[in-house]
Amino acid sequence: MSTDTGASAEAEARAAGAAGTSGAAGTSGAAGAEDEAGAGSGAARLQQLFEGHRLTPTQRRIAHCMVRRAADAPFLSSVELAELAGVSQPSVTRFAVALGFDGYPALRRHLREVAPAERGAGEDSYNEYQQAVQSEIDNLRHLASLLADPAPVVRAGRLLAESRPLPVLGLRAASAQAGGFAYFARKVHPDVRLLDEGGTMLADRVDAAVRAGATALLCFALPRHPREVVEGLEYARSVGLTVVTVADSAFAPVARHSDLLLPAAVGTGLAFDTACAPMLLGRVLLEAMCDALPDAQARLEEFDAKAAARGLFAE
Amino acid sequence: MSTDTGASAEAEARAAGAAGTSGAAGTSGAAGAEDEAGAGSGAARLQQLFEGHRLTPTQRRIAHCMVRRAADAPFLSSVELAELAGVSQPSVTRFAVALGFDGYPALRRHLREVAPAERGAGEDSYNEYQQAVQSEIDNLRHLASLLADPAPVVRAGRLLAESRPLPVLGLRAASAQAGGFAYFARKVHPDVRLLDEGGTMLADRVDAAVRAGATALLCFALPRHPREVVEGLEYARSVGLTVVTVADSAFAPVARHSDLLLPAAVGTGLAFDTACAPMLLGRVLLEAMCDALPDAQARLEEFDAKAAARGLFAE
DNA sequence: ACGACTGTGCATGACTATATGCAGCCGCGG
DNA sequence: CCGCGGCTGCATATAGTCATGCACAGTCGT
Repeated sequence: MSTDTGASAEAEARAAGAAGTSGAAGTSGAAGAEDEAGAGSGAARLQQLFEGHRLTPTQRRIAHCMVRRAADAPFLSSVELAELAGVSQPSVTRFAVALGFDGYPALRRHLREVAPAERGAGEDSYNEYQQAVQSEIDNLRHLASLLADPAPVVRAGRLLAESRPLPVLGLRAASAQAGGFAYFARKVHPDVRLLDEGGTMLADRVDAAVRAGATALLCFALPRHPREVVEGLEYARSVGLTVVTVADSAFAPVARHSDLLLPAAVGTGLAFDTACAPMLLGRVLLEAMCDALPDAQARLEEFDAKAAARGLFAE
Repeated sequence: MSTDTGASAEAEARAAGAAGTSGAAGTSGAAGAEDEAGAGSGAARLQQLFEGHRLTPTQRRIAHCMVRRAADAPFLSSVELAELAGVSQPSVTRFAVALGFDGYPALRRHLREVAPAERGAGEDSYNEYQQAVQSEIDNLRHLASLLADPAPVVRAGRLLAESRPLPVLGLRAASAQAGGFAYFARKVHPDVRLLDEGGTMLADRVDAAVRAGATALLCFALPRHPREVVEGLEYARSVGLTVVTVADSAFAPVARHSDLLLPAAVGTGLAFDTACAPMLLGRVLLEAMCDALPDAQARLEEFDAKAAARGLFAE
């Protein structure tokens, strides 16, 4: 270890030196590649922090390691950082002190406070409406990250495409979502049945769909979750339907009665909930369903032709 | 429980087993696509972790908090996570245990081992669905910038609030938007009339609304713009209604027949249009309308009280 | 209305992470 | 050759974090 220490410290010194000289160019370049969760700009900040301090080889090694793992650095313990940098834990503490902090926790706190400042720069300058939009953007971001794995959506699309007829359930606030889905779904699926009314008729309609051959049911479940929806799903499953649910959260009351639950958060910044993410997820589901329906494209083209012939649309 | 290295493998095995068998409620189905680089970003993995476990309200709060701050979560201490989630520190420990881990450090360790795939995986390799979401995020950003000046929205809100009754027009693809708006609007406005069917009845209904005292009409106009909508608006203005329109563009065919046009772009990344921004703008409009209705708050509270009395909503 | 139960926060002991004293290693100058 | 000063890791005292027993509040089913 000790023999290795000297040699590799030397190597690190050279590496750090190179990074230092190219610091200017590297900084501006990173500022451009903003999206990497504060990593780029955070690294730039780090470089600035280190500049002007005469650091020992071990400390340069720590600094270099922090730059490399800029995203994690604000959350690492001194022991972890030491291991990643291949130095002892006390060296990390001394490094923090050398930079002018009261200790390692102070350095870490500083990093945490500086990095996020760039992420949500001045959210308080937005007005009420803009904040609501902003929070919906966050919801969509979250949805995008969930869609990194499209398998659940693809599976849901197949389930829905195979069901003839396809019942689509949405009550109260969610009925608009269900309606929107059903409107488009009808253009590619031969038999979509919109279930947007509760009461005793709901079970009747579920029964009718099953008798007609339905195998799956799509449910839009948004807060505040009507009891009827929970009961409706319970019934639907009891008669053999596979339930695919788009809900505002994986913990919604409908979760227990769903075979496949796709979560999409609602926005609560305004007097009434905004359901951008659920709607978008509905369309994504629709897309997946189209992919599972061989004649979807043909049906769409047929509709376009007829619409044009009838002069249905302006423009 | 103190030893976190040896026991964690066991804990993970149990957690994975639980998630797999639960099958009931799962975004999972990723069993096969598991190897895919960065499969299921951190947030998605988190969701999978939580599913299949019956969580208490406090634990759900913790779970939500972790999902929201998925990037930081793997590095937060139990105290910090507790503060962010607004719960006590022991609750965090119990949460970890409830998920099948041997303690909070085991949970955090698990998160760290799973998460890094996401960071490295290039963010530019969005799949088809994610790209659609991304373009809707852009649309919302644009909407946010438009809302920097809330004057048009406020004016529209006043116009709509003053109209008794308030006709809301939306045909075909837009009928879901109109329906969603009408559903919520009815909770604060005494007489909302949904005009979601075209044909000759449309003019009849506009006439009826005017006779009943309507002074304004709200129209949702999305592509592809049905001729009927254009004609309907033309007629509405001819009988004296002030037309407020939410449209996908300032140059939509309905623009000529609108007194106040609020633009909100639609997403075209999928087979069918996504109307996040128009929907959100509708809710913003609703908010503005509430602000212009003095007794809106009272009506909402009254509804809440009645809903609670009737046990209308679950949870 | 009452008891049983679940869920929650507070208080505290066990434990991990951080800071500091100490000794060995290296390079340099006498 | 020796002594010296700076740098580093080891050992340990201290501070902060985690886990658990306990009491209280809310909910449900008698």
